[in-house]
Amino acid sequence: MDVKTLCLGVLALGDASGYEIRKAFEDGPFSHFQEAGFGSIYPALKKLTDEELATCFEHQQDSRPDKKVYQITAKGRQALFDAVNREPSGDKFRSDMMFALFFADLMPIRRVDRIISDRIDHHAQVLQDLEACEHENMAPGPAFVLRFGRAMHACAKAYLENHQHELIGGVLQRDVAQ
Amino acid sequence: MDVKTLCLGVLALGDASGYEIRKAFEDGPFSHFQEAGFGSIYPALKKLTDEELATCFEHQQDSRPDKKVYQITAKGRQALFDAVNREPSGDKFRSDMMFALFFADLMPIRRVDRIISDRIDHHAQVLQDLEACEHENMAPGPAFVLRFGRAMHACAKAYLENHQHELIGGVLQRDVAQ
DNA sequence: CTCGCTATATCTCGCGCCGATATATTTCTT
DNA sequence: AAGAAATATATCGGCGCGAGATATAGCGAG
Repeated sequence: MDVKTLCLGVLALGDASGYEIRKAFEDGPFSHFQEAGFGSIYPALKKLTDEELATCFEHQQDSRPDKKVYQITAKGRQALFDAVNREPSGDKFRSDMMFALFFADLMPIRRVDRIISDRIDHHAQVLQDLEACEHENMAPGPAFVLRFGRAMHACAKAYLENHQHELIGGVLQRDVAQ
Repeated sequence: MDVKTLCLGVLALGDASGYEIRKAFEDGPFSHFQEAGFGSIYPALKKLTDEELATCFEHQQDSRPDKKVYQITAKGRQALFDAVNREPSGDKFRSDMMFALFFADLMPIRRVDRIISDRIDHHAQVLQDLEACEHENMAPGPAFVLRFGRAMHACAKAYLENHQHELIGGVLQRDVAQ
């Protein structure tokens, strides 16, 4: 899914500026399964207007830099429809922490412990945010996706909590053996 | 974690060719939390030898193209140590399927159903592969990471199985309402 | 027996994207 | 009153991904 399509998805929920689109990936409804930074959003928005998949209105009433609000066009909705109905590619998961923990024997035990504890806290925070997002009258799609995120973060948190001691214990044994 | 470091990680487990490094991300011990293709591995290996973090031996005994076997150096082990002891960045999860399912109301119900069923099968397959990987006498790090992968895929599979009907039902209701 | 598929093996190219950075103002916090 | 955070747009360099080129061996189906 390229960033152009991702932006189209955000715009399908309502008009938005580049900054607001960014927030949709930072905090908003897409935050737990897609991401995009300014470096990809602004060029994508440019292409989108060039291809007439979105239009741009400049609102200068703010004292801040002119706010450019983008709106999806009928052609844009069609492009989103086409993208959604293409075969989705596989999920991608990348974890630098898991790579590091694979080599846990190269780390001081205290560090292993701290990294995992920090990550548990992080999952707890995300879980709280996701629960705050949920409300009644959600469409089936967004609700399904939100609850999936909740399930996955809860699972990761539970695994780390239940197995933290095993890793610490295992590495400690190595230290004693040496 | 750049591909250079990822390659160093594979080489730390034993000497390998570019092709074998690829397999470590396709099937091997890193497959469920990192990925890298030839387009990134070969340039990374070149840089690694330039910086003397790895050395290269050419084995021409095969009838196939010369096999270049790479070996990690002491300097390379130090670089891996440094990378592992740097603060890991956050996990990244990207799912085109979840993006599509967010807009489930733009899809025929049959398609929604089929996509989810296919994904359940996929998780089952990965789960089987991961279980086959597990054996006794695993170091604590690799074991922890492998079991994490198992837990996450089992969780995703269970969620999809338990909530598939809700999404189908929800979208059906919409169709009846129209 | 041969056709094609899969596995082994290396490498390039272009496009897309990410993180860092620059810039400027307002509003909230201490 | 100072400073941090939020609002807002934009660029740039480098990394990396997917697709494809190239070549050979082995294996099973027809």
